[in-house]
Formats: sequence, structure tokens, C-alpha cells
Amino acid sequence: MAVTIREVASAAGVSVSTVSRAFTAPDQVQPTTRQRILDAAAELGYSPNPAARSLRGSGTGTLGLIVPDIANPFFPPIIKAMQARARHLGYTVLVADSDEREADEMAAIAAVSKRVDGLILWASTLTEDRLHELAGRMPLVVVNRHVPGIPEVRISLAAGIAQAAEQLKAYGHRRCVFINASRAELSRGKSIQESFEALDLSLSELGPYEPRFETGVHAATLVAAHEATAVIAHNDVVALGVLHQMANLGVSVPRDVSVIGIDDTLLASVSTPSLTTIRIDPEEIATRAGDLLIETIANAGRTGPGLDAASPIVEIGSRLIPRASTGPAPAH
Amino acid sequence: MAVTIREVASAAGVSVSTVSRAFTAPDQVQPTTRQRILDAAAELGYSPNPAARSLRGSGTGTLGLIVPDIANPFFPPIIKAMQARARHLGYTVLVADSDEREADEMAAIAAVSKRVDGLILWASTLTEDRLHELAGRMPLVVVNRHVPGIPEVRISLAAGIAQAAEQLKAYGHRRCVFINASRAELSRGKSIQESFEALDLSLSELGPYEPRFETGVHAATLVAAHEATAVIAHNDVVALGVLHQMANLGVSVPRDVSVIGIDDTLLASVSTPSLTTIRIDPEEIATRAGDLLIETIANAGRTGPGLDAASPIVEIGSRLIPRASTGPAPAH
DNA sequence: CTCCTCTATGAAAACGTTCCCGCAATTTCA
DNA sequence: TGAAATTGCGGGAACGTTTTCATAGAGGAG
Repeated sequence: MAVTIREVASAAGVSVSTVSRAFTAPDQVQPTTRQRILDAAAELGYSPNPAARSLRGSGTGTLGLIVPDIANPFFPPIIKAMQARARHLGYTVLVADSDEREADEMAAIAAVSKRVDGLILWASTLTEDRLHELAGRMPLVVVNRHVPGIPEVRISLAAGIAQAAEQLKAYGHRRCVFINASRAELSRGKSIQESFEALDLSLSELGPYEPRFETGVHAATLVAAHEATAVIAHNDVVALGVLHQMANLGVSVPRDVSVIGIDDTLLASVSTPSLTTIRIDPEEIATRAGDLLIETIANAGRTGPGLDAASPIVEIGSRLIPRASTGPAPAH
Repeated sequence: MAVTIREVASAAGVSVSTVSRAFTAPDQVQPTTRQRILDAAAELGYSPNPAARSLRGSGTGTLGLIVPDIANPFFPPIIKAMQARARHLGYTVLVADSDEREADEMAAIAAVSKRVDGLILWASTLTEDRLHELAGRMPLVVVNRHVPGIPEVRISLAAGIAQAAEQLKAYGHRRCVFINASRAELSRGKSIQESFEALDLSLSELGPYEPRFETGVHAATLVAAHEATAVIAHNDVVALGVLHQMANLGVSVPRDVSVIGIDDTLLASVSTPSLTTIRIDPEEIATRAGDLLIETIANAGRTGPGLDAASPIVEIGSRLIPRASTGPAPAH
């Protein structure tokens, strides 16, 4: 039914080998011949069948991306950016989500693993052993997870947190609250606590909770008890919960209390007041993770799997996006 | 490198044909033999290679979904639901976005078309001719687009709009404003205008604009001039723009003005005040569209392409989700 | 003029399945 | 009990590529 390489070959008066080469190794075929082939292909509407292509062993041309939750507003821009990057590099991206459950993640991996050349696992729930085993079978990149020997992209909130502390300090805040729902990026390196202490700001930690809107609602009522004038939330959704409850309590943001989110999702820019937040650039993370995977794939082909030198770690920074939910601390 | 059907065959002491049958037509092989094969396969960690499988002609086991914009918060829940549904039915979903530009949509289609058994095109920008041509080459389902002869899922906002009108009427509103940024679902059937007129409510239309937050900000300032006490926005993002600007203007929602969004995205439930909106169930639409495509694929295999009787149209309803952004009209 | 080295091309194997045929053994029916 | 139908399985072609190997011709060096 579909037009095959053979038809192109006979239309151009060459063998199938030459047609194949005209596409995959254009400089191995004489310019005039190549042009004739390309013309014939265009005329017939030919494009190579990826199934046949990958069967013969040259990879699938597809990258797998497993995220915890596609519907979490943090991920769609990342998916979009990775698609764009991958398409630019001649790859397709196959996305699946794990629902943050190990069983579902395994199922997702099983479903895509044979269709892709490599996998990006975001905040994987798998054990270290399983990840190593998987890495032995196919190129792997983990994000927001550290496993020795596996290439990794890590997000560092340090810069963003430091800037948040600087801003709050400059605004005259003294006592702050952090609503914790366990972000892997925060458990590493200089902790949020240290960043605040360095500026002589007190920081109380609430939680750990689940990263939900209701968590913010709940935590907001506790802020007063801590005599705090600023809140940093686990992410934008939680921060919006805080905003919501503050409004209910008749507490004005930012006049009485300042609120800071994390992620800079769409939510942050469309809330009222617009939300000061710590941005993690989706394009950067998508590009770096995608490129790292492609590099890992190339290396696997070259040196064989398992034989990795120091597996690379790339770090993504963050920065504060000041908006309307932060302002001067109320005069005491 | 990977374990093939041949190794399973020799491990189980049968031919490759039998192993193949054990997986694809289990009732054609004797139970004891089948079990032996399944055991051997499990032991070796065998799973069939999709590339080889699709090469031989039995489809790719993948559904293609092209949406205008992955990062639009309306789509991620739909993508997620379709993935879940498809996995349940033994399919994988390959998602791409068109950025609402014809050229990009063509590129996206070209990139995925050879890898999928069929395509779901959401609000396609392609011409009717192109769509017909495409439908001749592969199973196709369009959503939010009407093309004679092509299976279609359409969203009807009629019920939701009617309920919105009912609620506003009951709350005592008289004059309303609709912020238009061209929704295909509204241009069909009983128009929004008619729904309101039927309840003796006046409705002024603003726009058409772009469906952006800033559109809501802009439109909000115009509401007072229309002496309206209720606003229906093109979607939730625009509605949040309205909320934002109303707050700026010192207009209280819902005390002075009621606001209604469309889509019931995450935004609606986490805004302050929470947003009354018209919900389109993502699970329903994903399930119906996915099932329709699978059905279309099955029919194409049976009767050959192009030979379609009446191509089915399935309609998805909508309903009002009352939240805190609507309330009694202010006493005049 | 001969031999050698390239370069451009073709022939054919291989990739891992599925599925059509064919064969034997078993069951069914008269 | 014999013929016919059915069942369970194996052999092998086919799917559309890529890639290795071989070959023919073109040049270049001696």
C-alpha cells in the first residue's frame, strides 16, 4: 500500500542500495544520481518506514520520557520543549507517566522500552538496583534522582532560594515559613535552612505534607502562629492554596504576608496577586536532558553498555521571578 | 543482544511459529504447550519486538494524537486519560503538538504518521482537501472540526452554557458579557446568544480576541461600560485575567460581578476566588476519541480505506461547575 | 601500458516477526 | 471401520530497510 524504497529505486533507475544511501549517507552517492533519487522520492511521496529501519538495527529514532504526572502543570512545558528539541535533532519523543507509583512506572517503561533508543526517567520511584539493571539494558538518564553510574540531570534550587532570601531580607522580613512536601532538589547541597540563616532570617519548616492545593490552605492558617510574615511553598499549587486561605482569613498579600512559590508554572503568572516564584527553565532542562540522553545513546553504541567512565551530571540552575505576591514586611 | 522469539522457541522445544501463536492467538496452541512457552519466555525475559511485528503488517500498536498546544492546561488531562485508556486496550499513544500553525502541524503529522495506526487531530488547521487526502491514507479522527466523511468528536457547550444562563438568571443578573476568542464549539448549534435570550438575559459580545490572560485583563475594564454584572470568558485563562483586573479595579468577585470560565482546568479550582466554570470531561473525551479511532482502524482493515458509510459523529456534553466566582447580582 | 587505488554502484544477507501452507495425528460421522 | 474433518504444529516466505561485500570503471603512478 505505502510506497517503498524499491519503487523509488526503479523509478530512479538505480538499485535499492543506492536509494538507501541517498538518504542515510548522501555523500557516498554521486550528486547527479542523488538528485534523481530525491526527485523520484518526492514525486512518489516516499518516506522510509521507521519499523523496517529500526528492525535492521540502527535505532528507533525515538526518545522515551517518563514523568510522574503529565497533568502536573510543571511538566507540559518541559514535554513541549523536549519535543521541539528532539524533532530538531531528528528524534521523536514518546511520553508516558508513572502516576508516582512503582508498578505503574514499571508498566510504562515496559510499554515504551522496546520502542525507544533510550529513556529519561523523571524522579523515578524504582530502586537503585532496578535502575542499574535497566541502565545495563538501555541508555538511561535520570532527572531529580541520584544513582551512581547513571547520567543525571539535577535541578538546583540553591540560587533561587538564595535570591528569595535576599529579597525577603531586603523587604525587612525576619521570620519565614517553609511549607515542605519533600522536593528532592532541596535535600541536597546547601539547604534552604542555611540560605536563610546566612542572612540572619529565621525559617520554620511545616510538614512534610502532600504537594496539593489543600496543603497550602492548611498551612496558611498556621503561619500566624509562627509570627511569620513570609511563606515559601513547596510549589506554585501549594502557594496558591496559601493565597486562597489568606484571602479567606482577611490577610492581605503582600501587605501583611509575602508568598513565594516554586516552579514558575502558568499558575504563578495568572494568579491574583501574581505569584513571586522560583523559576526552573523548562527549555533548559528539556534541552539538557534530551542532549544528555542522545549523547549517552551515542556512547552506548560506541563503547558498549555498562562500560561508562564517570557518568556525567548536569546541573540546572534556578532564579527568582519577582511578582506581586511579595512586598515590604508590615511595620511591627 | 535482546532475546528473540527464536531463543524462546528452542528453550521451549517448539518452532518459532508456535511461539508466535502462543502470544497472538493463544487458543490455537495446546494449553500445556502454551504454558511451557510462556514460562520459557518469562524466564528469558522475552517480549516481542514491536518493530518486527509492525513490519510484517499487523499495525504498530500506536495511536497518534496531535493537539494545538501541549502546554495549554486543557490538554494534559486529556493526554493522560487517553494514555491510560490506550494502554488498557494494548495501545501506546504518541503525542505531538502543532503550535496552531499549519506548517508545524504538517511536520508533526509527517513525523508521527509512519509510526502510528491512526491519528486524532485536534482542531486541525489543515484544509478540508488535505484532511480528506490524509484520511484516504490512514485512519483519522478529528476533534473540534467538522469535515464531511471523517469520523468526528465534537464538544457541545450547549448544556453548560444553558446551565450558566440558568444560574445567572436565578442569581438575578440581567446584563452579561461574553468574551469571545472563537471557540469552534460555540459556532455550531444553538448559539450562546440564543441560550441567554431564551431566559430573557441580555448578552453583549466582546472581541474576538486572542485566548490569553491579557485578553481577560483588557475585557474586564470594558465590563462596567456595558453595565453588566456577569462575565463569561472564552476559557479559564481569560477568566483569570478578568479576576485579576477586577481585583485591580477594586471590583469584588462575586459580590459586584460574577465570572464564569470554560474548560474547568486546574486553574479554575485553585484560583481566588475559585472559578465557576463549564466543565468538559477530559476522561470522557479522551475515551470517546480513542475508542472511535480504534474502531476506525478496525473498519479500515476490514473494508479498505475510503469506503466509509456514514462516518460517525460522537458528541461530548458539558456542565456547569458552580464555584465561588458567581453569586447574587448586586442590588441596583 | 600495466598495475594499483579509489569511487560509485549493485547483489544479497540480515533484522525479528507474522502468517500462509502443508503435514501428521487425532477426532467425528456415516 | 473407513473417509472426512479438525487440530496442533513446523517450514519458510515475506515485510522494508540497512549494510557488508563484491564488482566495474575511472584515474594515477611507475
